[in-house]
Amino acid sequence: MSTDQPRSDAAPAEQDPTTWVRVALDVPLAGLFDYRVPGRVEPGARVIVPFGRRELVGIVMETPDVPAVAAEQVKDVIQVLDDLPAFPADWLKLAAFAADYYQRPMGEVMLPSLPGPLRKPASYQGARSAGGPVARLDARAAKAARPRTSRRGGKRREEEGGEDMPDPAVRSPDDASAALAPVLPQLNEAQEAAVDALAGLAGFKPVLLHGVTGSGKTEVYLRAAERVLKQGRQVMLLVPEINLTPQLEGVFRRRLEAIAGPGGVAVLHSGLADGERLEAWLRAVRGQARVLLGTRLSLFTPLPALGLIVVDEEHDPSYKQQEGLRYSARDLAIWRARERDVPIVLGSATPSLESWHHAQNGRYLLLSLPQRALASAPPRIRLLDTRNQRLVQGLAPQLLKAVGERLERGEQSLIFLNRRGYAPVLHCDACGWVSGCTRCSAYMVLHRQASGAPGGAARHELRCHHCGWQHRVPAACPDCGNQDLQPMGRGTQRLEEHLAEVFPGARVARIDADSTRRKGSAQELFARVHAGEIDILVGTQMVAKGHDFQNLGFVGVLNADAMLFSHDFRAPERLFAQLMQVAGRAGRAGTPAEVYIQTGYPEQPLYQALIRHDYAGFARYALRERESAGLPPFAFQALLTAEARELAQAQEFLAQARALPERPDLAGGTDLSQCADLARITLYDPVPLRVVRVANVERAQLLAESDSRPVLQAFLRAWSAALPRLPAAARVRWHLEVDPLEI
DNA sequence: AGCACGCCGACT
DNA sequence: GTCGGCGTGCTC
Repeated sequence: MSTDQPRSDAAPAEQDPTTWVRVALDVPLAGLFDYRVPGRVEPGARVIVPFGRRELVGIVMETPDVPAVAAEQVKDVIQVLDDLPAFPADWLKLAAFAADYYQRPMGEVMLPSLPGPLRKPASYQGARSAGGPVARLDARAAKAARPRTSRRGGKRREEEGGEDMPDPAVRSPDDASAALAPVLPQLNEAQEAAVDALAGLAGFKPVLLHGVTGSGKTEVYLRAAERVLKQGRQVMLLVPEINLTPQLEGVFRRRLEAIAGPGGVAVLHSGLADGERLEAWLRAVRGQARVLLGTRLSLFTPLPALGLIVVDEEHDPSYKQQEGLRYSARDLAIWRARERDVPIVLGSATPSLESWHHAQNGRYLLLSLPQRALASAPPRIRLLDTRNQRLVQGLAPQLLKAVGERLERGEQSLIFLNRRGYAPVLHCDACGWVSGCTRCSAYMVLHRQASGAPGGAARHELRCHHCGWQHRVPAACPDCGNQDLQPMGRGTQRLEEHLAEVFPGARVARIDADSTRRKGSAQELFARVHAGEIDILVGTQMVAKGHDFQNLGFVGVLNADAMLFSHDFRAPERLFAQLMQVAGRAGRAGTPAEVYIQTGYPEQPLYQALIRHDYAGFARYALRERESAGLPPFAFQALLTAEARELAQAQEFLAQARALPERPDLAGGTDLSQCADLARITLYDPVPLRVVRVANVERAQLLAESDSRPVLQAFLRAWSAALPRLPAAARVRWHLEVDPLEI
């Protein structure tokens, strides 16, 4: 973290009893801010400081001898927060690395990673603050622990049931059984080998655990975690989306609380209320929780005794944060493991090509689980060539026939369609009008309203998936007055409707972002599927994650080709992963299931690899393509995106950013050639985004690339420092994303 | 990012 | 006559 040189005319420190502190604040301004404080304050301590007309919580990074600005500009710290010990040095180092790597100020990394109450001055101010949120929580916990001696029976029982302090571990119905030694599942040979290999690791080593769906990766994580817990150390276990994987959470709690004790597993995700999040975070930070299970935001939790990191489904794009600090929790987890000198396990059935590449060239240790742990056969995958057949409502006859057969046999079917709504667009046959969004350069999607009676005359509306705008379906074409407007294409709602018509006796359900909007409704729907109350399930990618369906005999995939020819070079990788995952939902315990994929391009290598269940083959082919095209992991990228009311303003900013290496005068004489090897940097032409306008904001972007990560990093440091000084910068909002996933 | 200041259009 | 639009300037 670079700061300005101290001013030589500042007062000599030895004559002044005050200490200067250099503080990181959550503001989008490069650098740190100096304050005055009586007495000593350690780096890592939190303080409340005045900033402009407001007050902010900040973190002390340094205690310089002399302030970086004139002493009279320096204000006094309002309060030193001592409810927690100062953050440890390794945590500050992690934040410093992330700030430098992703080109954001330190404060923007550290403060948003803390539970809300710890970064709000208001939670420490006022008569009712009672010494801050930590003190309040501790006081309540102490009170909850005491009543056994101080209160009478009846009253006490009620208190315990009413639980002031959320503690899911104590609440767990499995609490009693957790005390008993669980019967461990038998490992197969490959699992045994993987567990042994992990047990043999000492110190930092990234391990890629490649295991097909159902091969028992979870059991390998558990064994490795148990080992580390028995050494008295902590385990950090990252998962993509915890809300969708309650099964996984249950398994981890049961197994690991047997060793870590009740309350020894803390769970963190963005769905928690402030208090719950603070409580779980505190337990982990204090070492009371020995296992931290959570989503990407858990990565930044200080852990005093970290002994192992596991990143499950490491290929999942949700490890990448898409706003604010655009970090990859998986990549930072690897850095953190190296810094703490502990092993890290990356698990996936379809690893990211980056991780696979590292495993192939030996930087990561590759462990494979080639077979399903349970004796069931993998699903049989077939391609349905749609080129020379008549589709009815987008469905091939063989697919419908397969669903019908499963229905007769009492087995469930899943139809996967990654497009929600009723139809992607409404269209006028007479004049060619289509339902465009007035605020976005995108179509408005036809949706059946939630209130629409099932089976009856459902009401529809138009919704923009980009800006959220919605309005009624026009009674007639706005351009020509034609009253017969037609839905074009189909989404999950229309598919659900059609399947219910074709199979009148079948119980059809739909799982997508619309049908699961209400809290807990996803759980409910999944439970109904598990209970056998559903015959045909229609779903988007939501159904692909985590849930195993025991009685699922058939999976049909529609519209996969849309992703095959996407503009994004990572689309095939994501498609392969998604299709493997969807196929893996089927027939995990019983008879071999069948998977039909409708495609107009059955000869595509991606599909050919898929029917062979051949991830390695797909990866080999995909990596060859990446290498010949000079794409990641053979190149390193950063993406500069600009937004403005007019596209031209965004383009102008990007044009100036692109010209900066040859035109140091544009940003007041920043000579980038001094900072980086410009010959190894490629700046591409600025291009409008595929959906240019969203909510009346127009966007364009510029790709920066290098064959060397350090060269790119050096360039980005100088470039991002100069960008705010470009003449066009005042008229746009912009952000720089390092290692972008989507281009 | 906030938050304030500052200078021009449609409304109680 | 004011409320309020968003340009632009600053924050140790």
